[in-house]
Amino acid sequence: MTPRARFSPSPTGPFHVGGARTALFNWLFARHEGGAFLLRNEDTDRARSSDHWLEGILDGLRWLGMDWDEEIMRQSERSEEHLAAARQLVEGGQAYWCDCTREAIEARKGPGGGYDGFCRDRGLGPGDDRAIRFAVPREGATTVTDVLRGTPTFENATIDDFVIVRRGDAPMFVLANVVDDEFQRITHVIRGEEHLSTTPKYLLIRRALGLGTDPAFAHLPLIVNERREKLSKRRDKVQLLSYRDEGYLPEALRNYLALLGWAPREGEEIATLETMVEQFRLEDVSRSPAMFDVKKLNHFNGHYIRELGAGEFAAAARPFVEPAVERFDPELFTQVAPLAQTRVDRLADVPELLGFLFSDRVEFDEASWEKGIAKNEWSADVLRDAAAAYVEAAWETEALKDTTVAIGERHGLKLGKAQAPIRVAVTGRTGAPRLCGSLAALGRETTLQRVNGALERI
RNA sequence: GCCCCCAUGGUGUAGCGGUUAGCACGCGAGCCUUUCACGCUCGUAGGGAGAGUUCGAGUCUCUCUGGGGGUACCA
Repeated sequence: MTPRARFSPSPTGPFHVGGARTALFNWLFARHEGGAFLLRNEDTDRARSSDHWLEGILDGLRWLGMDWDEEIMRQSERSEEHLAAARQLVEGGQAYWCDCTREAIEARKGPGGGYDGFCRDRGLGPGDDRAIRFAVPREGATTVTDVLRGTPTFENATIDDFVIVRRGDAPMFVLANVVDDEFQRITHVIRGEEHLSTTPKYLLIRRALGLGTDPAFAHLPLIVNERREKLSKRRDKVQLLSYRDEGYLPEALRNYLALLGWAPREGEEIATLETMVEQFRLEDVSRSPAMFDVKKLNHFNGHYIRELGAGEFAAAARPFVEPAVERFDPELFTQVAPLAQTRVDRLADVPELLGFLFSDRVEFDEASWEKGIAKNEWSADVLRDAAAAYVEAAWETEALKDTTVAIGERHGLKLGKAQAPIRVAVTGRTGAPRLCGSLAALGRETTLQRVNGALERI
């Protein structure tokens, strides 16, 4: 039987990096096994779900390079099937109608307690203000067979009778899950560890429904923050597409995400999609929570940025630079983009680096001004000298270098030192692309303007 | 409270009873260098605690401790 995995997000918010990782592992598994990767839109929470969020999820999947098989299943269109299953359970005495309110339950059991089975034997029929609960066997235990975690076993007595259909004929998550996994003939349920403790409920429903062979489960380790808590949308930066907006490359993010709980068998962490597909095995996935480490992500992104061809890099960076500068010049940008390629980890950092070439004035970074100009009493002399020498100099990188070396020699300075005040005068900062190439790109007129401007500022 | 999961340097991991505990990120130093980067080299730091099994344990068992997840008429 060919394996069939699924990613089943609920479209109730921006696509989450944790969801992306789950999708990726499902996808890698399916592709490695030559199986199917299916998508299911779990929109049973009608109040919170929207197609807008679904679009974001699909966008994110495509961006990361994942494709899917067959048509996307929309869970809300299958409520008839879910309700039929619930009806079957009620008829079989494995589920029952319940009219208890939250308040009534708390009044009986005190706050925080679970459901007490009050309605189990009351023989209630259907009603608009009634829900259907699953009658969990009072005896026995339910064992989950998990590829990663062995056989966690849950005493049935510790599981409360849970709701499978809400008031108003709205099927709940576990029920819909069981019915739809069966319908889609899912063989492998690969999802986050937060679902492990609801899995016995899933299994209990399957048994009660008389379904055949259970799917295999793999509960992936959670992705946590620096405080070791599950990534939360309130505290942590979890929106997948916000990474795209900051200039992370999909191959970098995808590679990094794959490493959260998994490592290629042989050595290299930097791996192509093909390699990952080839090497991915579910049983190699780690069990312990993994922290989302932006520093490492940045390193990966920098690596992939450097792997781009010059033209590719310019094309990728352009959308970040164009809107961020005063007057964008596409030709000039193509010419100078390589100056930035080894200097950034994120494309969104390019404008800060090259902005001086596309602006009418220099924005001085004060720390740079201090270090490059104010601190050294000879700065003014060098700048005056430069202002004179650059009037006559041939305007081309190599010639400019010779000219600048000569300026330094006249003041007893090596190029490395002599260029510092000039760099700050022209770019506003101390760490920047190579000076002479930058001057060549900037042009004689602007260069002179800025050198003189700095002289006035001293 | 109850249930379940997890535990190798700061972080992500390799190891599957015998290794000087490997790799990557980070951090530090050096080299390279037109500053800053990139790149390269070296360094830094580790199996939560305690019992047991064994000739031998990060690897197997148990207890404890710590962390996390779940416990909704959310998914």
